[in-house]
Amino acid sequence: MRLSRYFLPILRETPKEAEIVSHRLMLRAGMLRQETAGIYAWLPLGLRVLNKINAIVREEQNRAGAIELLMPTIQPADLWRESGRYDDYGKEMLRIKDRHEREMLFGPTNEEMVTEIFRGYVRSYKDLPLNLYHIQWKFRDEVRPRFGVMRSREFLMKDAYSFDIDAEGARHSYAKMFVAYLRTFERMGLKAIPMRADTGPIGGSLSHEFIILANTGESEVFCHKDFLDYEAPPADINFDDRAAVQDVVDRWTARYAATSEMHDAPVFEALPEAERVSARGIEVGHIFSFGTKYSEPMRAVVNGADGKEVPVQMGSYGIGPSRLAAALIEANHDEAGIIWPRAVAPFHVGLANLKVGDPATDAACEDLYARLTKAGVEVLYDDRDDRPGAKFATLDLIGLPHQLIVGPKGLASGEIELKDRRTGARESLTPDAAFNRLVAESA
RNA sequence: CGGGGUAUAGCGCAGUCCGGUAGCGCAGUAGUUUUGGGAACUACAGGUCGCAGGUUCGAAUCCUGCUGCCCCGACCA
Repeated sequence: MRLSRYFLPILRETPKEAEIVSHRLMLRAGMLRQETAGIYAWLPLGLRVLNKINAIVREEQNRAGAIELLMPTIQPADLWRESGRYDDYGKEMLRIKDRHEREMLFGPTNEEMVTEIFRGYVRSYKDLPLNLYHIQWKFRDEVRPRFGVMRSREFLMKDAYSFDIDAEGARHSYAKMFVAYLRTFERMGLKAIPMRADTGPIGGSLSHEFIILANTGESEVFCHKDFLDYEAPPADINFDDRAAVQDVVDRWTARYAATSEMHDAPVFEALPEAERVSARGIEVGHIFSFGTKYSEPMRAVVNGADGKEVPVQMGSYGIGPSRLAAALIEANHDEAGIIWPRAVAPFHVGLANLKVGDPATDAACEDLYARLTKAGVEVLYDDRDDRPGAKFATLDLIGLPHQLIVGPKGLASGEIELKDRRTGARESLTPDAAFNRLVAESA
């Protein structure tokens, strides 16, 4: 992408409404625009990040056997009356009426709807297990939205719903999502720790929140330090192998880890002090197993092998990609701006032409831009007639992992500069060497 | 929902106490000189001073009501 033809509205000063670093940087880097309290437009750079996050989430959901569909944002109130949640959900649910005065709502979650879809088609235990998910906008009318997209009213959520014939199957479905979540967050370069959690209005008995540690996190968390060294399971784990999948869950739940709501201070303090970690965290995922809470009242039943009709065992599994975008920045930034982990970076490389109009630099940049793009490396080419300092500042701010700096000085001796955004390390090398390096890394 | 703050050009702000017809920096446009860490100069353009009502010869400024947004707290993916 040529910056001269892109839409990247960088702000030099921070809008005063932004308090926390991710919100400030997202506004300054031209990723977001607030339209009203808790509701944001995603500008092109922000959307690229969101799409990268979604792609990883999707790959790992698919790998774990979940199947993608897409449910609507607007739902009929009657569906929620069946589960009893229409009244329970309270003011957080945005209620609307259509032209026929029918009561509708903007979905804050989709248990009712997915259960309605399920019961319309599935009759036999032979069709189970089943896990359906979608990535769709949700609306929860928060009393006090804040921190940009970290706590917005409209937000993107990946929500998966599992259906099983019995409790043992449901446990396996839960374990599969547990493993998929560990992998998903690790691929984004985040250390997410599963913590026993309260089930809230979703209900159920078994629940874990996935928390990443960050100073600006909203919740206070406590865990064993061993978690910091745990590694996520490999991509080739066999999700159908119940024992293998359960082993991962057992390992990751053996040590103490809890949010403040579930914190058991005496147990935690019984640990040697050197093994305790108390920190702040950001919740980036939440999984629930809630049995027949919805299937029973909504009559989502199947025939078992014994010919008897039973309500299905369900679970739901959520990740907030829009919140993740902010959480990633909270975990990856410095004074100059964002530092994207490669997997979610909006572009891989920023190519800075330090002297637009100079035949040698123009030619070198055009050549690199064309070759890298053709090789599948995502390049943002700053071809604007601007001063070098401004270009450096912009590239640092938007945080692409690599900066390729092409100027007349270096070119005079046949070299350009490759800068690593995270370490700040710069290296002079030939354009061909830089090309090979970047292509090798994206392979 | 309780408490606090704030609203003036795209962004950041001054002007409000003490009423006299709106200003600064950045960004924008044109030109000149510049060009390896957010350039300089000159010129230009950009405002129903959040909204409604009131007081006054005259309101960004005083009064009344309303609204938006932000922060702290309680609550939540």
